[in-house]
Amino acid sequence: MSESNKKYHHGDVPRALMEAALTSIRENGVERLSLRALARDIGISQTAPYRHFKDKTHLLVKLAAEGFYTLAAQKRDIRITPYSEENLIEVGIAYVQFAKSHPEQYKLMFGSSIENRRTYEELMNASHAAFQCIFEQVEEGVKAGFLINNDPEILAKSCWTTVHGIASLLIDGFFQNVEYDLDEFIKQQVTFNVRGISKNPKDIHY
Amino acid sequence: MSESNKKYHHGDVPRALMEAALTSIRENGVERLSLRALARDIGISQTAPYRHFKDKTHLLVKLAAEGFYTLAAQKRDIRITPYSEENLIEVGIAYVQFAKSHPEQYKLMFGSSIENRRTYEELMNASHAAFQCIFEQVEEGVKAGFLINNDPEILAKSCWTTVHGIASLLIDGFFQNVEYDLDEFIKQQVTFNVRGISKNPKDIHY
DNA sequence: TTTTCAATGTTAACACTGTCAACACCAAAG
DNA sequence: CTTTGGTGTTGACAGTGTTAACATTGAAAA
Repeated sequence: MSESNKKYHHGDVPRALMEAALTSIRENGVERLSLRALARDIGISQTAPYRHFKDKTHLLVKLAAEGFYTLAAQKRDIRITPYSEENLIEVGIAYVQFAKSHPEQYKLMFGSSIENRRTYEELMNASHAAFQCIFEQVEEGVKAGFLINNDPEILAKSCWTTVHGIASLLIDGFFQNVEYDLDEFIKQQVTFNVRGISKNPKDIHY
Repeated sequence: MSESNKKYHHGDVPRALMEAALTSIRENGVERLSLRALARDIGISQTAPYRHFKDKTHLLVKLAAEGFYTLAAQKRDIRITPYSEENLIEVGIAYVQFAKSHPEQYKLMFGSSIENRRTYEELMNASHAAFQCIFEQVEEGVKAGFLINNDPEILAKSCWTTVHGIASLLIDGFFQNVEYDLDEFIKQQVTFNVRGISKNPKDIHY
């Protein structure tokens, strides 16, 4: 099987579509993504994608799921156990950094481009995986007595809402005209959150 | 001026469009909103809307701005000053409740249906107004020595990211399969946040 | 009162989109 | 060799946002 572009059967259409889609949303945003344009880009007919994806949404679902997995992987690079406040903060920052550097994919993962996201098992599993590593870390923190003695699920969701809130407001441009350093700002925000669920919150003086 | 429907000049096309749009997004979501369909609904030609709105986005901007103002108004119903922890929590809860009861409009206000939202002055003013009443309250809290002695802007943004995080994860269905009471959950989350920025955080035992 | 003219409305058209049905081709299994 | 299922294609349909050209109206200007 040579590298000929002209052969009838394209090499790997699904992969090519996914990659073209990724660059497309990176450059033009999720809203502008067009299946037909994608097909044109990779040199297949406008309806060929339907041999590999039931419809546009199913392609988006795949992309979003991939996003969740790379997000999870990125967070896993940080030491999770044993618990330390610094590590929890690091994970939170890593989360926001991911969103910052993949804004359009992040929008895809959370925004409403995908209707009825809950009906896509694959997607739910992926997002669960991304949530899982926050959860594990928080669970550690509770066991070790650093965090409030509460349901770890609820505490983990507190972390998640915080970083997600930061991420999406950041992406939507609500922190654009800030005069302070953005990374420092992010760190502070995450720190507030950790403080809020810590058993013995340290004093903060800036 | 009688109530005749058949007269050439429709009564108040902008208003009619806005209202039709609101019910449409409530029922079918922002993504499905169609200008042409709206026009049909209120009985004007498919291009008539362009006499009143430059394009679809400008209609969305108006709707979003309105949303920010009603959100602000709703929050203002709660006593803001003098500062008390309970009131700050109440405002946070009110915020999330607004999102909960106007999910599609909330998506419109924050999601990426509106491209380059920062270029619409009207929208920025409106969102600023909604942010303002959190800010004022937090400022009070700092002055009165209840909250961390930090830039009120940053503390207020901590509150905002929290409630926004809760709201959008809630809307996107990420808290759907929770076994605990949702309102209680929301209150806890907001409470964590307030605790995180309080000078002397109370112990929490559930 | 008559005229004028900007605001408001209309139709027709363009260039897109997602998606389906019908047909064409090719590689490998029987 | 034949069949068959996966893959690709063309053509079409219904829908979209938007513009250009034209029509109607009502109220201010003459």
